[in-house]
Amino acid sequence: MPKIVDHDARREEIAEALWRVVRRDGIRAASVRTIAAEAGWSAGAVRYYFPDQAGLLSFAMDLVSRRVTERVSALQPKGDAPTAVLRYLEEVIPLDAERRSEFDIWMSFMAQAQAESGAGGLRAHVDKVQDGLRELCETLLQALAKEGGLRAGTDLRREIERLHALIDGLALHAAIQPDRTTPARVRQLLRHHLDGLLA
Amino acid sequence: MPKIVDHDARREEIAEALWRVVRRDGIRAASVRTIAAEAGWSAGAVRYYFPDQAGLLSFAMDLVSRRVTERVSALQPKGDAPTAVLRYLEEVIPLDAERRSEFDIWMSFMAQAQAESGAGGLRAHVDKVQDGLRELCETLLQALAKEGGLRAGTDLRREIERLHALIDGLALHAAIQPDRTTPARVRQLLRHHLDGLLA
DNA sequence: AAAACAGTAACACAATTGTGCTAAAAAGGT
DNA sequence: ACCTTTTTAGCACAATTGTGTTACTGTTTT
Repeated sequence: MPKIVDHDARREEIAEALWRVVRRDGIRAASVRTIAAEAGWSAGAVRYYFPDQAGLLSFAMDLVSRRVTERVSALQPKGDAPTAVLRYLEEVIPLDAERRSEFDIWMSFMAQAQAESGAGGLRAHVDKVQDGLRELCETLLQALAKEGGLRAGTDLRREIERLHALIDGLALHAAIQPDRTTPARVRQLLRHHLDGLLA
Repeated sequence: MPKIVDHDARREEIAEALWRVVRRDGIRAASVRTIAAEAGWSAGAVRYYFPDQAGLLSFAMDLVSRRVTERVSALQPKGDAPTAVLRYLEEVIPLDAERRSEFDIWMSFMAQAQAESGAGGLRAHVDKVQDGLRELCETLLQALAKEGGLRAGTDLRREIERLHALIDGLALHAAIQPDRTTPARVRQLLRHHLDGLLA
């Protein structure tokens, strides 16, 4: 038998080249050839792993969400409840250059996924991430409810949605105006928001 | 003298054709020729009003922000302070199909603007809208502070940023998950958020 | 050593891209 | 009716696009 390559690893490598192209020149520049050049291979090689471009796009988008999920799953709860919750929330907000880059790419994919015709597969990835983020907020607030105790009369579902919207908004601001929306500022805002929920 | 055309009006018409293309097939499909076909003219005619594609993109992006600004400016304060504030906030959140479409297009533009190289002009439009939204939040909260009176010890700057992040997050959710994030739900969440700020 | 097969590169091809250029068409002032 | 200038359509051209196909290279097992 011939030379064996880890297909999944190679696919991820190509997807990361796609990320860099999207980050540098936008999704309009993400052609098979530019991606191949960025990855350091021929276009033919790229097409061996991704028969068509749509599959490549979809894989690269899914890989973003998998990477984020991995990072969140790897976190270990530490400190008191509000502090631990804060650490989780910070993880899904782009507070450094690498995660800002990741967010920009994700935004490109989201925008593309919103196109009515075609792009059917991409929409599912958006929903998946959206549900995952919502579940994260739910888990965190439930933990807060058990440990510290939320204010009496708190509508949990409502607070989940409010927190979810807040972190998505903060993520956007951190990505497009990093100078204004500094990591320290994001932490302050999140802490303040959580304090308002506690008893 | 020959036939005279309102250039600005024609440019807006073309830009709106671009919007429809972006909305239907994504920004990757926004070529001079597809836009011309969508607008019902030849590619040559389009290029008469927009010498190059970058200018068209920039104009179309700017037009989005101008339309939103116009809508917000046209609003008249009505009802008690919190209700009036709510009406303003609702206006910048995509609660109907038309505004969802508008938001999708804006997201495509934002994503493109985030590309490092080139796209210099687009970034300025993002900042302008971002500043405009922040100012709106500031104005509304200040009005609330004078009329109804916010809670004692409220950090106004912090609440401005929190509200700003919240509405941007809600706007995203309303755009990508309109079934979950209904207009009624958005109003509830905003009302609840404002209630938490009042004395 | 040889065969068998995964991996890679390269070429082909029609379609589409942005932009430069030119000629025709249209319409208001004389 | 006739200019004069704006507006529109069309062609050209090199570059790039996605994808199909084919030949080559390398490596592992027999």
